[in-house]
Amino acid sequence: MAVTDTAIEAIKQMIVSGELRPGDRLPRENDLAARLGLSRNSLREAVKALALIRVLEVRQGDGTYVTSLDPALLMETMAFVLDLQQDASVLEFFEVRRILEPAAAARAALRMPDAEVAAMRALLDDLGEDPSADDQLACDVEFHRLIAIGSGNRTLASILESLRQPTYRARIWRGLTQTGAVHRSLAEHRSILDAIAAREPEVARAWATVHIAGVERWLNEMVSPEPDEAPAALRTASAVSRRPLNRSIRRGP
Amino acid sequence: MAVTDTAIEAIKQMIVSGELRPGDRLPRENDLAARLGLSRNSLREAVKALALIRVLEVRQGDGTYVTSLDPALLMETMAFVLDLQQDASVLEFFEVRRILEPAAAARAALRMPDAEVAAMRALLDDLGEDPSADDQLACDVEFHRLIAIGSGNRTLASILESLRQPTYRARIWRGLTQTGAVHRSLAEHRSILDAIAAREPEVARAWATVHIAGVERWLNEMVSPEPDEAPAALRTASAVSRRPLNRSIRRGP
DNA sequence: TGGTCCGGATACATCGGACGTTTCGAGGCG
DNA sequence: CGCCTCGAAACGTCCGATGTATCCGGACCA
Repeated sequence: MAVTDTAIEAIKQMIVSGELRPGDRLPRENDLAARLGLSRNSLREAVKALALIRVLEVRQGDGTYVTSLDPALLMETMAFVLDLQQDASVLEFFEVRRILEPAAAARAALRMPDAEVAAMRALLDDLGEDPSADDQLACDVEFHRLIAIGSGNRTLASILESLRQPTYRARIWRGLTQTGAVHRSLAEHRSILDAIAAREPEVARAWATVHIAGVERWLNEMVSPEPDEAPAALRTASAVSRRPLNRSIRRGP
Repeated sequence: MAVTDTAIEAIKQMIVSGELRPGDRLPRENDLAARLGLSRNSLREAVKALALIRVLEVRQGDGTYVTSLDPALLMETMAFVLDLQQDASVLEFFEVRRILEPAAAARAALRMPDAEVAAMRALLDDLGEDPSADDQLACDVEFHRLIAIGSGNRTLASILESLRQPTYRARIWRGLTQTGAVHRSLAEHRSILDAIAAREPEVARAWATVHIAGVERWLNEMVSPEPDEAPAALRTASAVSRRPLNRSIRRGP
């Protein structure tokens, strides 16, 4: 195995074995390189790779640290990876979403605190009567995100977050707004939230299923009938603004 | 943004924009570094990071290529990331599995080819009467993997594959074998397969739910009653043998 | 003609060192 | 006591050189 790969594995093992714990600082690049028996350049490649997948966090002028290793944090890597998917995969993602979103909604009905439910209600109310497409999109993203978090399972929330991103990409959303499907979508949001507020997991699950299936069906109709034109409508990759994968992770106050 | 991060983003954009397609070869390190306006060292850090998450594949003496970008391939990254999770997360993973495995089984009942069903039957039969613990484990892994693939959704299969790994790690499996739970587990496998063979998605879903819930409940009992001892039983991280993340990906014949 | 072997060209792998930039904290100063 | 300055520490970037694996074309032989 190549020297750099050895270093990646070695650092991983230092974490798995408990020698390095979340938040711990790694030895200086020079020292660690010497300890692992390789050059600083090669070690830096390993560190950079682990930083990309959020296992390490590098702070210039300070040092290199092990991140919290929180499932949500590490799952961000998935978002990066999913960004690169061909559009044909979007249907696959949607199918998985159709499995997970209803399950998340059902769990949220059981576990989401009342305060959170009220906050979500406010989120929907704040949108007003005739919101802009951008506002609708932002609200939709936030709505699904909060429900996923409300499930009480960070891993589930992170996976859903990752799968959702490609959906909002491209002209999918624009197509939805144009066909007026978004308006119905917002009504369904209220129904889902009502079910959660009423602590009715099965009702929440049903509405969530209806909600996702609606978009999925629209997507299928876009792809199937006009195989020459529709796929092009999904090709653009101007991702909705989101944090860059390499954003800095600052320490808390 | 740092130079290396710029390079990562630039390469990603080259792929997203279609300038680089799966299987394409990147320019030489020297040329690409010049084009992006950075040193070869810095570029190599970017390439190494993208290689770790399976977006690029580097072949010494040959060149650097864009991988197939197959969902299954990219999702392998998740396995690497999940390896680093604390044991407390295992319960979260299990909950997601409890959602996805039954869904996969139900879809397999609708989509898995008859030949595949027969192959799975052979897999179970080959195990014999009194198999060793290792054989049981291998069979269990393969069984769930084939069902996930049988769902016809590579993304779903990959996510399940990733979530399954931590489960087989540590002494979880040993604990199961000792309590005799494995024997019941094998019987449940047959029930799931029977339902798939009968093309009964709801029955398959039900058996899969029972199957996963059984292990999950056992796990909960391990963790809850004896908070001092049980967690230690989950701590070891001797992963079941699997391909290293950095394995070489050779071209086909 | 066809197959094998060999060597050069190519491209990645690794190294060592040098210098820039950022951060942090110890002291000095008001 | 609080603010400011400055230097040490640590990462960021670059350069040039050498090692190593791969590929390919030409020479050689049956």
